[in-house]
Amino acid sequence: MATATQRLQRYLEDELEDCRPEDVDQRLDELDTLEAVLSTDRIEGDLDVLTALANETRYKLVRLLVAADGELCVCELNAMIDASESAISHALSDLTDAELITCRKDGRWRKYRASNGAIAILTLLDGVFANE
Amino acid sequence: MATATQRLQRYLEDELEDCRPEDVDQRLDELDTLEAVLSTDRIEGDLDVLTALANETRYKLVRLLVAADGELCVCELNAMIDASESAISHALSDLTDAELITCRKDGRWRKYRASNGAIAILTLLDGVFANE
DNA sequence: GTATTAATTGAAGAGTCCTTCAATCAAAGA
DNA sequence: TCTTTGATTGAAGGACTCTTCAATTAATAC
Repeated sequence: MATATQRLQRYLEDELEDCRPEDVDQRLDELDTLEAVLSTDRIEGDLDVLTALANETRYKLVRLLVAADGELCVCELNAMIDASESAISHALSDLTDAELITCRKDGRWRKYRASNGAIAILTLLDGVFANE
Repeated sequence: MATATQRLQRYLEDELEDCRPEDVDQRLDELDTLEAVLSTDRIEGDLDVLTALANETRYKLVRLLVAADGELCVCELNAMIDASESAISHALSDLTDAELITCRKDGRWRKYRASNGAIAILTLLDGVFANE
């Protein structure tokens, strides 16, 4: 099997018409620049947010809190989502870690609210993937 | 243990000052309306997209294709991402299923491109969660 | 035709994740 | 203080996911 680099070299020679060695070098430089996009630590944060939302229970919790446009008590969320108290509590904890929701204590009740980031993402998903 | 409904009832009576039975009923109606948000099948589509992006290999592929602002050959992606040919191919397949990228055959090369939805989501993530 | 090459596919094991169960914490009331 | 209640937490097992390996497909070259 050819190595990835050899294959890439062949591809570039194949692709660049009237191909000079400099052309290949230039494209390799471009790919280096592109690869730099992956080096930021923003990736980790994005993956945390995406992973937190990529679960039915957690997604539904955020969806409800966004739709509520304000605080909801855990007992209200429990009444609307078909999952155990414990499962919902774990889910709320994960979402809080990902900064998609915030928590406020009020006596013996706990009230959650969607963060601006959560609102933005769900709104975008509604808009972009509405016709599928 | 109290049932979820009993707890909710107590919460509403506790929460609504000067509470009349009608007030509780009204809030229960509001929650019913809210719960309807979860009944759409948009949820399934959103979860597909989120699940597809919630993986390092797949996220990086999309990130590169968005940054490239055009087509990239599989061999170019292989050169930039530290994963096996097979792993990348599986990842590209999953992303295509989720409509986050599209594929075009060109001789024996295959070229992928980010969809508008993918561009929108990554752009949003950049903007909303930039300062974390 | 056969060989080579770019890339995909299916199966399987290792690893991860999610729910459940039990125990616990924290606030309010008796 | 002791009890009740709302909610969280940790451990554990079953379900799911991701990568790898081997085989295969599709296109070009010989």
